[in-house]
Amino acid sequence: MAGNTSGRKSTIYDIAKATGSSTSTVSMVLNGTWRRYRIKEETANRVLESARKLGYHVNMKARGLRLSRSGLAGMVLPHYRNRFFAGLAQTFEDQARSRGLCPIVVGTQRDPAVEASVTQTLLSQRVELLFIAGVRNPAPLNALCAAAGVPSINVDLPGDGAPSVVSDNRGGARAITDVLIDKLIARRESPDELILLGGIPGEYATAMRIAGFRDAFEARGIALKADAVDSCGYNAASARNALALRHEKLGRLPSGLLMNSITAFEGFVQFTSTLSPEAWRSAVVGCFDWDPFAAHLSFDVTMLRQDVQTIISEAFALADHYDPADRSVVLVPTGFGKMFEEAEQTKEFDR
Amino acid sequence: MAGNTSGRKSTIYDIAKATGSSTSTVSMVLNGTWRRYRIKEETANRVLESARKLGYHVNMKARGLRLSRSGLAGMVLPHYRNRFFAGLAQTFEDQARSRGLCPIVVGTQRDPAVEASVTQTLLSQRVELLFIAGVRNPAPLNALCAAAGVPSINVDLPGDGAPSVVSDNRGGARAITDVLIDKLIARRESPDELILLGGIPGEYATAMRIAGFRDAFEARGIALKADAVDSCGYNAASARNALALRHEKLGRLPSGLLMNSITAFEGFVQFTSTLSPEAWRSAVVGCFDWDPFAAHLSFDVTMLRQDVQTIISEAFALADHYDPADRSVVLVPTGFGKMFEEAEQTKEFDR
DNA sequence: CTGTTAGCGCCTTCAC
DNA sequence: GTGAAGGCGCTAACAG
Repeated sequence: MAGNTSGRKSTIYDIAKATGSSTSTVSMVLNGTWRRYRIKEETANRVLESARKLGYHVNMKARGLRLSRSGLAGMVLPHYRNRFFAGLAQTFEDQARSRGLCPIVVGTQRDPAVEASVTQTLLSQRVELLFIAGVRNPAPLNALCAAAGVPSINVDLPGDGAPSVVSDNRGGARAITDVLIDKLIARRESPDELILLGGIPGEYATAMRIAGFRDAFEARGIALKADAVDSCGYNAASARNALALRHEKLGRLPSGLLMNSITAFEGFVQFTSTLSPEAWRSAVVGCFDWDPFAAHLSFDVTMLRQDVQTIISEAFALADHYDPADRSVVLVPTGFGKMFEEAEQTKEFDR
Repeated sequence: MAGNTSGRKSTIYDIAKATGSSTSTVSMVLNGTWRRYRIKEETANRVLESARKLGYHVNMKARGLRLSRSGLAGMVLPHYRNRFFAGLAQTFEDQARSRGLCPIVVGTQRDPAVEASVTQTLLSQRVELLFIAGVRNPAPLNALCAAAGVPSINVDLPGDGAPSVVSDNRGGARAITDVLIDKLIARRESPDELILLGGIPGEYATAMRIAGFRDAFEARGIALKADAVDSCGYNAASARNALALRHEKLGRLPSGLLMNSITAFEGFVQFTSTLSPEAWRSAVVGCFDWDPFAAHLSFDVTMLRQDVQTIISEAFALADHYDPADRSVVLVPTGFGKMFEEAEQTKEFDR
């Protein structure tokens, strides 16, 4: 097997000794800048060959120390449990790699203490930029980065300590509400029975989505019922309970439902699975976010999908022209169903 | 706001100058080892205060260079799109952090070229250990790590270049097949109509699962039909097509199905959603892997769940007592349904 | 109790 | 064309 047997990693000194050249020659060759220094091709080849044989890898710690560039790009996000965050992570990795950076993404479980300590760690590793995704109050993290002179960008949830790029929740809500209202009308059902379920009062995404929901009704001059919006929380259990209450009061499922998150939608599925198929197949359902299983349920379900590609591109663009004083918020449009599916391609071996 | 205004990160020299002490004093204080060196508490406080004011963070690059310890733990995995890999990533991060390491996990999309280059990058960053998950042929990656003197552990898919920890696919298949056969018998249906759908002939996990599937039948003395096992591939489309063929030939759905992956199960859901509920509600279904939506579908579905906690713990244990010559394979038992759910807890704000 | 110093591995400038 | 030398920020002896 190739490689040194000593267990110690090989350095440019080892290569220099092995090839009888000097460390600077080795360095130049390994960096591809040797042509500029008119180093003999033969020498270069000898060095390259030796490096391969010794199983040499640049020590980014040393290079980074010297060049004060770590080659690391960081991203913190709550978790990988839904397609949106999984897609963000994936896209971030791809784009970071294509820029020659090593992506390093960390899940924080939405724990502010973890968020802070992870940020510190990433800063210690000297990441060259940091994307902060899905953090409710990113300001302290932005401050940390600012103090270290590292560009930080807020993603998905805006903050006032750095520029942000977020999905156009309001526009998306407006669009999906329009679709659902049209469907209800086509079925000769009353649009004002449509309810928006899930989310947290006062929370940014919820507020935006409620606004978009209202926009759609206002544009048609339809009055919203008092209980049309129920911000019962994001998680499955709360949505399930809220739905059970509605079901009991109404004696049946509402004819139209817009679920405020994939987890709320989970609660919806959990509840309806206790009902008979006839009882729920007729409901018109919409959901913020997308999931492959949910998309194929036997409902008439419309799913809003976020454009992770554009979100990440915009974030990198912001980082490129980083201005510490910039507080702009970039809005990225959403789409329906299978849009933005490129990233979902599966290989033959994927399971 | 705290922090230097120069944009340059502050160093221990800055602190030393600011506090009128020497770099070693600062270093000791910052490392918490100052008590041992009997440094005056007052001095220590002065240093700490100054560090805070200057927005100082250790430069792990420099410390790593000096100590030849990077504080980085690496993991490569195919993607985050299913709960198993997402759970592996999450658990890895948690355990790495609790060991004082900075987790750095990278998705490779199952592309061998990406796998290799990512490994090189991680090695360059001087990760202290590398977990290689879901890689079909980890041998080259193991070789790379070995050459660099970095412990590597294969996870999920074993390899002969390093120790491995994998789920007990055969035992799990045996157990879930038993459950399904019992259910069929309880419904007075013939167990030999149970089929195993999905996977790739010759691939490790598929082979193990087929063996377990056979074990269950053999133990009961039931003969397996010739077409009981259909390794039609892992992805949703192939499973959907294979199922459509069966459906056409049989004139109905098979009474029992064991899907070889969550993606194959996706194909199953896609196909059955085109059928009437009566046509599929009676089927007895099983699946390797778990998903929150799939778990609440209106099927009688039994899902096998992998124990990511134990898998990662075992992998760390292997890394702790790393022996380059070790080629052992640790088998981790699987469980059903909601087992191992601790990691799935969602917070109020989770969406 | 605290300061001085010698590298960790690499890159770059400047002589030769 | 190539070698020597300095220094990136930090730590651990070793002197005081």
